[in-house]
Amino acid sequence: MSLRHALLGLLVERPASGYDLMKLFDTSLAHVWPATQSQMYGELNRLADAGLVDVSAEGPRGRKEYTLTGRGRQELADWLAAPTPKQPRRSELLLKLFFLDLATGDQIRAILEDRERQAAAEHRRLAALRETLSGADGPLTVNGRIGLEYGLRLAEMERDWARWAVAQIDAREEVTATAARDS
Amino acid sequence: MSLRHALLGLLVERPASGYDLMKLFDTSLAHVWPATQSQMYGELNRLADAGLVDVSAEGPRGRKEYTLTGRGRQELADWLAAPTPKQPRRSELLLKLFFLDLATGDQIRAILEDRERQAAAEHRRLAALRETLSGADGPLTVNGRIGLEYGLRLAEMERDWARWAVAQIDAREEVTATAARDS
DNA sequence: TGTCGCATGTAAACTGTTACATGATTGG
DNA sequence: CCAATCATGTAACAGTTTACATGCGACA
Repeated sequence: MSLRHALLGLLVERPASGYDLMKLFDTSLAHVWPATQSQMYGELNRLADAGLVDVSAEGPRGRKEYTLTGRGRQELADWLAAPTPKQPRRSELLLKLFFLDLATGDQIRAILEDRERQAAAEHRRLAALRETLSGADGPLTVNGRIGLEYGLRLAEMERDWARWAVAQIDAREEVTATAARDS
Repeated sequence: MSLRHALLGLLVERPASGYDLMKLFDTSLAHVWPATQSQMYGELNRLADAGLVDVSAEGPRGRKEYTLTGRGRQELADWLAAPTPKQPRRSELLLKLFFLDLATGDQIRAILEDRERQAAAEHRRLAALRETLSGADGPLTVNGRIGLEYGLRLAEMERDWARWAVAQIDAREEVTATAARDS
């Protein structure tokens, strides 16, 4: 139930409305914990019911501003201190690759090269982001850089792995072709 | 809806019962697409309703053996050929790290070192598995190795990243301590 | 006056997890 | 005959996605 903690975390800085939080998400947390609008409004109401946030103000258009309560702050601290359970990773890519002898070499190459492209693009995107941040300073940037570095290393690893895998497929195909020729 | 495709994929080799598939999962696919017993029995019934598998035999203890149909095979081929959508990755670890200025240095170190240990253990586990497989041959092993390599590289990357991140935290803390002493 | 952005919500469908329930068969 | 294994299922709950629904306020 980490959406809850993501929202509490964002409210530490300053009070905000659901709409504000939604936009904050899109420009910050979306990469590590995507969430939809529906989900957030629902969770904020549950958070208010549970007393972890207060509706501190109501503005025009039914705007409700939420403020973190002491109990909310405590909940957040507890969550940070608790061990992080390793979550199961489901990967449709690896699942497909598991059945890769059902596909043609070209199909497999297409799958892998697609991932290589995606990973390379992601790497470029994050590298650019790092440049943008390199000027700014302060604690938030240090934190941000650690997450960013994870993304960069992951993208790099996926890119290299996909290249390596394509080479493996090519090599296997060459062996098969040679065997066929010699028979 | 990839559990469906995982089951179809396993049925390519040979007909099997839900129970068989469950055990096959545990020893093969569980790492890339975990699923529970509940889920599998439900999905198999849905698969049969949809005509993608047939109940080809009924054995003792209510055992039902499922066989892939032509339509099932087609569905699997379509899935393999379709582009793999990049799935959003939620990472509780990175979410915590995003709020890392709310925690003490020791807490952060604990989080990161925990991950480092997990990643290192995973790496050792997979390296041992690779040794086991290195004797065997055949198409399945080649496929398996590609997925395995992904896991190895990921574990390695996470281990190194966690070490790097701890060093970053240490460095930051040293700066803070020095500043405090000098003030 | 119309459109864009602000602002919140509900409902349905799907996926996944946990726990419980039940019983047959095999092998020692 | 007892335990382990085979074998299938249901129910409740939690989390996510998609689509729909509604209306105010600012500004050109």
